[in-house]
Amino acid sequence: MNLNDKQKNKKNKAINICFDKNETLTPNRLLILDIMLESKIPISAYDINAVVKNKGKNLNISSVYRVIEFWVKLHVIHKISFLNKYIVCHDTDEKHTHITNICTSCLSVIESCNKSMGLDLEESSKKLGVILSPDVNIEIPIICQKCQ
Amino acid sequence: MNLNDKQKNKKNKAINICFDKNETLTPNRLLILDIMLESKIPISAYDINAVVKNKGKNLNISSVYRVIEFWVKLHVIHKISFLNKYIVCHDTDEKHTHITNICTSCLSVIESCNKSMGLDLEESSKKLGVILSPDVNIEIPIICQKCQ
DNA sequence: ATAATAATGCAATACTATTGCATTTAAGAA
DNA sequence: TTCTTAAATGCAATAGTATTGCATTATTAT
Repeated sequence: MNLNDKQKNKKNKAINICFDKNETLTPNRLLILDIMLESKIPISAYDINAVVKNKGKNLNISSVYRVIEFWVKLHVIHKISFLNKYIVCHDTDEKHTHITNICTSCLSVIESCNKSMGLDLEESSKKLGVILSPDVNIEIPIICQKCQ
Repeated sequence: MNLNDKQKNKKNKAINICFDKNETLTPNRLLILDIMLESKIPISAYDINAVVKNKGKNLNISSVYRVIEFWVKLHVIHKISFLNKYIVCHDTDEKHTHITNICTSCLSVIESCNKSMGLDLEESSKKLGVILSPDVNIEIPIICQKCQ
């Protein structure tokens, strides 16, 4: 399976981030990034491992988790906690809070950022006297247009 | 440990909801509700089970999960997915989307609702062409005042 | 009292994730 | 290049979270 332009773009950005931060781009890290880019919906660590196996390679599950951890630290992928699955971040350039809308029916993902959506979490947090955790990713379970 | 007025109020509301919906209020369901009311921070199913044991009773973990499921269906408790823990809903009267702010440092919880916080998730979802999933509870990891 | 329904017990199992230590690989210095 | 060191990965055990199917018990309605 080949990556389309958008996916290639994400991949290049991820690679750049890696170099910028002087992190090592290992074959496993690239392999798992590719697998995640190929998946249109959030994917679990064990699912990733199954795909790796399909591709003729074997990884220990701990290695999969460590690679995930690596990309999460670089903000290239997010965990979707309510699904225990992971996705490639739609735009690693964006510095602000990420809001991930996940269709609970088909699991398709629409990422949005607070500014463009009329949501200002920083502002509303301030009203509460709290601040957002660093690098938060807010998950909003939705029903997408197709599934309504 | 006794419940304070606020906790008693929540308990009474939960009991009323139960009667209103013709659901059975069993000893286990009351016991676990009490335990959750006593906990100031989100608590896991296995933690609940440990407290049950401390109180001299034994429950199978599947029963704990079924009781949790029961209260979740009645909107009395929420799951905090990113912690794999559960909390009693701060106000079961509120019909709108719940927003739960959880301090990632001390796990204290501040619930807010979109209207009062200047957040309008329904509105911003509409802009995206999607609708919110029924009974959503949005989790916002924050740093509370004390922990800043 | 009896039948039907709901709740719980039980124990196996599945799924998700982490850990400590050994081994291999990669990167930088001599 | 070779040596040294640090980082990545392998391995396998283990911890934590959650569900399932079926048996038993408790409730509810007739």
